[in-house]
Parts: sequence; structure tokens; C-alpha cells
Amino acid sequence: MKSVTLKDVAKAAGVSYATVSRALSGSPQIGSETRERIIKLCDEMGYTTNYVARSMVMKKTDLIGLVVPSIENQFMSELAYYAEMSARAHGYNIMLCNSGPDLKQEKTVVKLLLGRQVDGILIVPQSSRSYENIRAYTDQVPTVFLGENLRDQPQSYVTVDNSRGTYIGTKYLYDLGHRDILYFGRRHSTTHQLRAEGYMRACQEFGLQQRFFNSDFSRSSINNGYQMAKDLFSRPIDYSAIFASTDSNALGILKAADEMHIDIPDRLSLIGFDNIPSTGLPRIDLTTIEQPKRDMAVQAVDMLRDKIENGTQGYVHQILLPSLIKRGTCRALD
Amino acid sequence: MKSVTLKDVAKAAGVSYATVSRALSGSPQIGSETRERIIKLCDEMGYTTNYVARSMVMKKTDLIGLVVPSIENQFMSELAYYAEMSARAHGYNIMLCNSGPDLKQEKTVVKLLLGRQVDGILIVPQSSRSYENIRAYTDQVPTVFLGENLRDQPQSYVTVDNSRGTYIGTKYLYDLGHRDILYFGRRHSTTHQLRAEGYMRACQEFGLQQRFFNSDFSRSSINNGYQMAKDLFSRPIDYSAIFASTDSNALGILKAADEMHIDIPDRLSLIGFDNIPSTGLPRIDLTTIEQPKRDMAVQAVDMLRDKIENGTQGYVHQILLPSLIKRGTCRALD
DNA sequence: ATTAGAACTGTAAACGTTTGCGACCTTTTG
DNA sequence: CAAAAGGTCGCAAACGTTTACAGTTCTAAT
Repeated sequence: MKSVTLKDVAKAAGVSYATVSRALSGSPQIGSETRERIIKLCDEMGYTTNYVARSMVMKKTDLIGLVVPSIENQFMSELAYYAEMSARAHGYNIMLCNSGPDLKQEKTVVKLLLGRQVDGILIVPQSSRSYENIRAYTDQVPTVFLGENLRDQPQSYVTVDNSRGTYIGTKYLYDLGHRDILYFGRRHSTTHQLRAEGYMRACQEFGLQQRFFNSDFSRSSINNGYQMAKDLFSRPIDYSAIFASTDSNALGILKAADEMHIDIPDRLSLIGFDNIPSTGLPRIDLTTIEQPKRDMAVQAVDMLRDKIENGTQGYVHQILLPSLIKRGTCRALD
Repeated sequence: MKSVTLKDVAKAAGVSYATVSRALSGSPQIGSETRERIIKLCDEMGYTTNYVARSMVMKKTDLIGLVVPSIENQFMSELAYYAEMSARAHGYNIMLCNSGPDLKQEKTVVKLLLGRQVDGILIVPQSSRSYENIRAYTDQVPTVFLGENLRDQPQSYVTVDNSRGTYIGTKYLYDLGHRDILYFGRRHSTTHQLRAEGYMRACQEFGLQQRFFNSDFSRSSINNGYQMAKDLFSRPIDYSAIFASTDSNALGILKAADEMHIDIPDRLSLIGFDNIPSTGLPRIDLTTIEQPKRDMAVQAVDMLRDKIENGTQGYVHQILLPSLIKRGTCRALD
């Protein structure tokens, strides 16, 4: 359990431990025979450099704190996957924290990460209020927000063009012949406001009536969508398509529709948003708007690295393009 | 960006920094007025203790390395979620590493975690060979394996009773009247060998013929299952039920069956293993065997904590009970 | 008044690195 | 042949904590 230190190999090599350190770090002021001898010895003795000691003097931990509301969420776990891969490829490790449902815990874990001396923080915020929530800390450490649009807050973030996503989605439905499109979802967070805006813009452009059905749940989940959809379907269905603000909601709608024998897509077309893996499953085959999660993740760590390594001070709002994934839940009318 | 240290608040309080440290750690040998004054001051000055410095002297980082093949996998992200929550509740933070598909990278990240001085490692192994793969490191740091059965290797692990899982699954099919049950999946890893064994045991007990269709893919994914199932369904279907060794495979089978108009469950009953969230989706509604992921995760961190904090030396094999989740893909015959 | 003891606080070492600076040795140059 | 230059290497400080030990002050008892 006792690990071998620089001092140990120095003693074995008959040099000072400064020399060993330099040999390992490839300093030019070390003779090549000495270097090779030392490196070989390190290998034999199983030396691995102690990163916490190194962090101490370097004032840099090569650690990125990743805070997500819940890693079991498909959207976030995919972001996390690409973020970790990309970070590690650049020498950083990820410290993972679930911020759970409440803002208090989000604040707690950010504070905790600060104590851990992370070089930067990558955060998938719980809501648009997260910015206010952790503002006290964001000037103490490079931070980039991921997945949520913070509008013109003075913070770096990367997100998709949510408004454009719903726009191209409704345009798609319009082109399919739909004239009565219901928008299903909440509009509390900025992200969802923007999604609603894209729908509204398309409606205006194509001369459609704007019709909203708002979920009052704070979190969009399959079950919440299901509950709301049951309510929705208990009333007359005088629309031919539903645009669900998230895939989770769409899945809930799908469940309710199946239960109430409302055929999707024959009776009703349905489109979601996010393109979480579940939407591609057999029988589900949900038409949706893709968020380029991989690009989002790697761009976010690139931005963070830039802040960390170059001390870049300003903030950048990176808005990536969503795309339409045509699958089986939308049908052409007539 | 410059953070405030013990020395800073010591100067402000007019005491030595040892006193501040003691006040914060609740040492009994500090006057209560001094303590409160110092604590208040720390608050005002925004002091947070530097964990890397603390780790240096304490020889303990309160860090647990979590290595999973891929965090985007639903099974693993759920394990990770509960593991992180439970770990943090006990004062530990999680360092996340994806080990990817190859053993080399698994070894690399474990080594990396060692350099980071983690107190322990929680690993969801890529296969049963992972034990051999990282054996060189498992005696340098407390380690527990999660999700894979290592049989009687001298290592701690927590897993489900895989054999029992397939046993109760086939028994369920038998009770439903099925007499020709095909087992679909590979048998390379120990886990899958055990699953096959449970099926075989049930077949023997109920006098059924054992019928295997082996996937030769090393990873079970929806697409691999789909490819194999297309092959399978191109031959005569002289069985009434399929036991898929994983939910992913089952989902692939479902897709192929739908495409080839083989009705599930009417023509064919289908049962999976793992109970990943996708199986509960509308229209999917896959009958499956549940792995108690939450219990597995918290038990694993409990075991790890025990090793870390009490220096427990032996190893324990924790085998949890699987359970049958009855859903819509199995039908009673006649 | 002296002192034993308690209560509190300060000093300094230690943890394992990195790196500026100085020292030594060898080689080259005038 | 002397001295400058260049190539190697060691010394020691620093990073921010924790904690054993020593030191100081104060109370209370003799």
C-alpha cells in the first residue's frame, strides 16, 4: 500500500530527487544516459507520480468538475460520455457530481468542487435560474454552461438553437399538410421559452393558429407527459399533430395515446425534441429534433480548456444547429 | 482567482493558522469564543479548505475512482448515479473514467486513477478478463468490482445471481405453457455463462430441450442483436419463446421481428435481462429480469468504504437477488 | 505568594512534488 | 595554459494543510 516516491527512486539511482523529477518531465538539462537509467528504474520500481503533490506546487489539478442534474438521464449521460473522453484526451480528469432536483444541492456541489481545486467547471444547469444560483462561484473558476440557453447572461455556454429546432419541426409538419398543430410543454426555462418561440414564429409565417397545452410540471419526464396527455386526450382532439417540447414528454404522450387508442401517426402526428437514444428504439421510432450532443460536449470542453489554459476572459455563446430526424411518428395528410 | 488560505484568515484574526485549522476542524482544544470568531471570519472571507493540500498531509483524498466501459450505457449510468449519490453522502467524490471497449484503456485509466491517489476504485469491468487485466493494481488500492461475476477470484464484487435470473425467467415461460424456448446470446463472459447455466438448469428441471443461438459479437447492443435476429428469423421458427441474454439484445430482436412481421408476443414471447429503463417504455413494454441497480451500487460503495476506512483485508462476494418484471412481451400459450 | 495544573495557542515538521539558482565538472577558446 | 562557456546536477524553497509538541497564560489550590 505504501507507494514509491521520487525520493525512493532517487536513492536507488544515487541522484537527488530533483534530478529524477527533471528526467521524468523531459527537462533538457539532464544527460541522456542519466535520464534513460532513471526512467528505466522508475519503471522497475513501479513509480507513478503523485498528482496531488504535483497539483500542490503547480497550482493546477488538471481536474474538471462536471455537474449534471442526474447522470442517469440519457441526454446527460451522453454529454458526460463525450465530455469525459474529450477531457481525458487533453489530460484532464472528470469529477462527477449529480446536482439532483434542487438548486441548493447544485450550489453545494459547486462549492465542493471549488474546494477540490478543480481547474474548471462544466455544468448542465437545472434551469435558467442556475446562473443566478451559482454566480458567486463562477468568477472564482472558469465555468461553462452546457445545454441550457442563458440568453445574454455574461457567461459562456454552449447549446443548440432551440428556436430553430422547433421552427424546422413545425415547418416539417406544415409541409406534410398539417394545419392544426398543438404545442405541448412548459415554457418556464429559457430553453423552453425559445422552443415555444420557434413554434410561434413558424405559425406566424405559415398562417397557423398558435395552440398551446402547457404542462405545469417543473421537470419533463415520461410520467409527467403521460399524466398531462391523459388530461389532454380527455378533451376533443381538434388538431392533427403535436409538437412535444421534449422527447420525454413525447414518450408520455405516446403512452397515453396508445392507452386511449389514438393512433400515432395515423390519427395524430407526433414530434419530439432532443433525440435521446430511446427515440430510435423499435416501435417507438419517434420523429424528433436532434441536439448534437457530441459536438456540444467537445465544444464545451474546448471552451473550458481555452479559459483554463489561455486565461481567456470574455464569454462566448456557442449555438449549435439542431437537425430534423425523420422517423415514423409523423404522417403526411391527405 | 486567488483563493484565500488559512494564513490569510489567521492574519485577519490575529492568530496562528494552526488555530484556524483547529477551529474549523472542531478540535476541543480551542476556546469557544475564538472558534466562533474564526468561523465567522472564514465565512466572511469566503474561505474554503483546499482539499488537495489537506489530502497531501492526510494521505487520503476522499476520492473514489469509478470506471465504467461507457457512461452512456443506461445500465451503467444508473449504477453511476446511485454510486455517486451514496459516495457523496459519505464524504467521497467520484472521479469518472470511461474505459471504452478495449482492455488497454481500462488498464490505463486505472493506472491514472492510482496516480490521482484515489482512496478506492469501483469498477464495472468490461469482461471477466478485467480481473486479470488490472490485477497488478488491485493490491495497491481497495477495489470492488461491480456488475460482473468474478466467480471465486480473490476479489470483492457485487453482482446479481445471474443464474437465478434466467432460471426464474425460463420458469415463468414454462409456467406460461412454453415448451420450446430459445436462448439468445453469447456465453463468453462469466456473467453470460451463468445466465446460460440458469437457463440450462431450468430446462433440465422441466424437461425442456436446450436450444441456443449464440451471438458472436463481443458487445451486446441493439444493433448486434438486430443483425443476429435477422439471421435467426431467416430460418424456420420452431420455438415459441426467446430468452435474450440482455435487454439490448431483446430490443434488437424486437426490431427484427417487427420488420419481418413476426408478432411479439402473439407469435413469439420475448424476455430480456437487466431491466434497463428503455424496457419500460410504451410500445416496448419488455418483460425482463431486474438487476437491483440501486442496491448494487450502494452496497458496492459500502464495501469499498469498509475497505478504505477499516482496512478490511478479505474479499466478499455479494450476490443480490434478481426479480421478474412481468410486462407485455410474454403470452400464455393456449 | 507560590505553584500545579488546566486551558489555550503558537512553532515547526511533514506530505511529494516542481523549479530557480548556484555549484561543479568538462570542454573549448584565446 | 588560463579562463570562459556549456553541460549536468544538487540545494532549498514553495504549495496549503494537519498535528505533535512546546510554550504561554490563567485559575485555583496550597
